[in-house]
Order: sequence, then C-alpha cells, then structure tokens
Amino acid sequence: MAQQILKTAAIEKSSHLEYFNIATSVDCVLFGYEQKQLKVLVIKSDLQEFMGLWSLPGDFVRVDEDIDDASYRVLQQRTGLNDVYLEQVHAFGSVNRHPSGRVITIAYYSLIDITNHQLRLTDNELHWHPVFELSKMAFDHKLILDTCLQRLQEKVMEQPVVFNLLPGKFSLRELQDVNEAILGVELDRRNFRKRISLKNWLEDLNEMEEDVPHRPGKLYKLKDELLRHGKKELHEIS
Amino acid sequence: MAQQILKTAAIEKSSHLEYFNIATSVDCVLFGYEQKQLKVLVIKSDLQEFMGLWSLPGDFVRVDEDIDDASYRVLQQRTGLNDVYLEQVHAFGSVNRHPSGRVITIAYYSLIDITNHQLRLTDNELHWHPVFELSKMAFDHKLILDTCLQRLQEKVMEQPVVFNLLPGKFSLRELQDVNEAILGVELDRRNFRKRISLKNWLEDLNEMEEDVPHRPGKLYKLKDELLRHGKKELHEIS
DNA sequence: ATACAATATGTACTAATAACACAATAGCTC
DNA sequence: GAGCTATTGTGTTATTAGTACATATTGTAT
Repeated sequence: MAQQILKTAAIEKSSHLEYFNIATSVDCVLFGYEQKQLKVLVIKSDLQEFMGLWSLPGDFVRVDEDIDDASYRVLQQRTGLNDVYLEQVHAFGSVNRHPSGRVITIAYYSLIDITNHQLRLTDNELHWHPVFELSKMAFDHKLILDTCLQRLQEKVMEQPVVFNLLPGKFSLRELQDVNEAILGVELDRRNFRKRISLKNWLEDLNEMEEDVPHRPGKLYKLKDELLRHGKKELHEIS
Repeated sequence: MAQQILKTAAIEKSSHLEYFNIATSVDCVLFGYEQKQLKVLVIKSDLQEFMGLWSLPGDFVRVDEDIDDASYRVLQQRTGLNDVYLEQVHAFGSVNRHPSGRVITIAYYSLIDITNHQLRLTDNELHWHPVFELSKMAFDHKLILDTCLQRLQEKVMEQPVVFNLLPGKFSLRELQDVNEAILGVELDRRNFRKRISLKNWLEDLNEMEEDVPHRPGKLYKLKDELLRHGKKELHEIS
C-alpha cells in the first residue's frame, strides 16, 4: 500500500522542468466569402523549408495569455477584427509537424465578412485564397484547413454561424449561395427556403434588393439575439 | 512594400526560445459503466493545493511523443488497455489553470468495459466514481469532464461508440440501460429498439440471457466491422 | 411589347420520431 | 404445479422533417 507523498505545486514544477520544452501555438482558419467562393486567409510561409507555400496565420501562445486570447490576437493582427465568432476545433501535435522544434498547435476557425472589413495588409503575401484551390500548404496546414472546413460544413445548416460571412442585409439567394459555396453542392431553392424558414433565424426587413438586373428579392437580417460575436458562445440554437 | 526575410527553422527556433516555456499535458476522461451508472476513472490529487479532491488521470506530453500517443500512454498506465477508442475533445489553456506553472492540457475521452478489465491499481486512490456525483474536482477537471460528457452524449445515439462500455454479448435492455445512464433520461423501449434496429449495428447471436429472474432476452453483439479499437477512426457511420 | 432572368410559392411522397398497450415467457413462491 | 412477478417482444397511429418537382410573377433590358 504505497503511501501517497503530497507535493506542493512549486516542488512539482521544479521536478518537471524538462517538460517545459514544447512550444504551443494557435493557427487560425479565417474563412471569407467573395465572388460566390469560400476563401481562406493565407500567408506565404517565411520559412526556407516551406518556401513558396501558403500557411495559415498563427502565432506562439505567450506565457501569460489564454489560448483563446492568443487566437483573438492573431485574428486582430491580421484582420483588425475582434468581435467575431471564433471556435476552437482541434489540437495538432505530431512530433515532427514543425521544423523549428516541438510545437503543438491549436486550431481555430472564424467567419469574416470580407467585403465590409479591410485586411491589415502588412505585406502583399497575405491574401484570400479559394479554399478548394489549395492542395499543398506549409506544415500540416492543409490537414488543419480540412479539419476546420469539415467542422464548418457540419455546422452550417444546423446553427446560425454563416451569417458572419455576409453583410447585415442579404437576400435568400445570397444566403443560399454561401451555403452552397461551403458545402460544395447545389441546393434546391424551395427546400432551402423551407428549411431556413423552419429555423426561424431571420427577420424580414421589408426592403428589396436594388440594382440587380432582374426581379429583386426581399432582404433579411439575422435576428439580433442570434448574433455571435466576441467570445460569447451560443449553444445549440435551433 | 516590406521585403520578406526568409528564415531557416533553426534560426527561428533560437529567436523564439522564450516561447518554449509552456508545458503541455493530456488528461483522459475514461468512462466506464457499472451497476447502471456511468462512471469515470479519477485519482486523488497529489498536489497540496488540491488536497482531498479528485482529478483526472493525465500526464505531461514528452518532447518526442505525439499528443495522441501520450493519451494512449496514460490510458495504458491506468487501465492496462491499449486497444480502445480514444477521442480528442478540446484543449484547455487558461493561464492559471495549473498552479505549478503554465500548463495547457488536451482532453481525450474513452469508453472502457469495466467488468472485463482489471485496473492497474497502483494505489487505492484510483477508482471509478459515478459521473453525476462529482461536483468539485482539482484544477479545471470538472469543466473538462463536463465537456467530454457532452461530447459523448452527442455521439451516443448517432455512432456506435457505446459498445466499448459493454461486454461482447449483451441484451437490448443492457444497451438501453447504458444509453439511459449516459443521457440521464429514460427512453421508450419500443422506440429505442426501433432506432437501434434501423442503425443496423447489431448481429443476433441466437443466444439467450441466463440466470435472470424473469423472461430472458436475446443476446446481440456489435458487428465486427464496426468495432473501434486502437487508433483506427471510423467516420460517420449510420 | 417582348424576351429575359431571377423571385416566390405549394403539393405529394418518403423517412424519422413520439406516444402508446398487450401477449408471451422464465423464475420464484407457496 | 398454480399462480405471481418481472421483464421480453412486438405494431399502429399521428406528427414532424426531408426530398423531389413546376408554374406564375416581377422587374430590367432591348
């Protein structure tokens, strides 16, 4: 019957110093929507090992910073935004995933209304790239992107997340286009509208599209109480 | 137009040494089922700060070890098992979650057939505790437990995971009991059986329960091709 | 005025879910 | 072994969600 030896945290830390040898980073999959395409914000890798390849924006987690805060910091740095929905998806921790040493990364995704927010283009190597036109990326970033995309696809018809990709006012056609761009399939218009109206997410603005070369559609907005911004988490809304 | 400076990984590592100051751990929520209750394997905290509180089994990730391997190592250490389904759920990284220093932890859950596998009881402070009778735990382990429980509840009726909690042969009543223990609700027997038969997960063994003080039920097993073990991942089985 | 392009809308079929009741069987007791 | 008890096994109806599919309407452009 082994007698349990109680340790203080301070003693424990000194006995485990060798484990403080792994860095932690966050990587952000920032999705946008433009010209009927789902896009993701990527940046040219600055490592010689990955020269010419795109990578996801990310950074090391600081010792005095929560991991969620680190991802908001990356988001803010790259887009100037700090009030959008950001969701943790998965941690990636293969031993050799990063050539600089042992780095475990935690992946987040977010949805950005490209057209209404200017990027902080610190250099022209940062840009919005069509998601389905990226095959090879630096590090394991293709895997990270695919994992986040899959999560987004699972959520898109179930929870009101996709509205972050759109301006405040939109037509049902625009909403359907976004959904199709994310899912990579075509949807039946009548069934789509029925599903959306069943969800009861939208408020009819009694306004019409303008300057379209055809019969204009009605404009809607997401109900205020369903807006997700900042760190607020809304769970399981139907 | 800032000129991009290419760095080698080696140069980058030396310039970021201050970030290699955060430890990474894994914590495992090992669920079991016994006496119609959902249980979780817990261990008395060995830190003075949390004296008397239960904590989840976990360990630091080693520098030369994948994070998934670390969770399998913890599982093996505590239960002697290495061929069960283990799923990553979430990373927890508040600055002050661990009194020994900055430790980010990655949570996994797994399902164990308690009755058929002896624990490696290195000391008697390790035991199976009813999940719904834990209110306060060491560190943020209550939050981790709740997060993993929620994930399990979401999956249990959709994917064939729960069979890992049961022996190889079981009756439909036993299966229903497990589901009820996980979800914390009562289910209608006829509807439950219909749903299960629709899933087509089970194989009728043409055997009967024995030594029950009532009409015996038929015994079933999970179809071989649906067994999840080791690191194999089966996705989206209906 | 006509052609065009897209909007708006409804019905019939199928699948899944939820509520609900009764006959059959094995062990146990007396 | 008669009767009691506990639990198995099974089916119908009503409701809701999902899928496939066609026609009339409205505004712009020529």
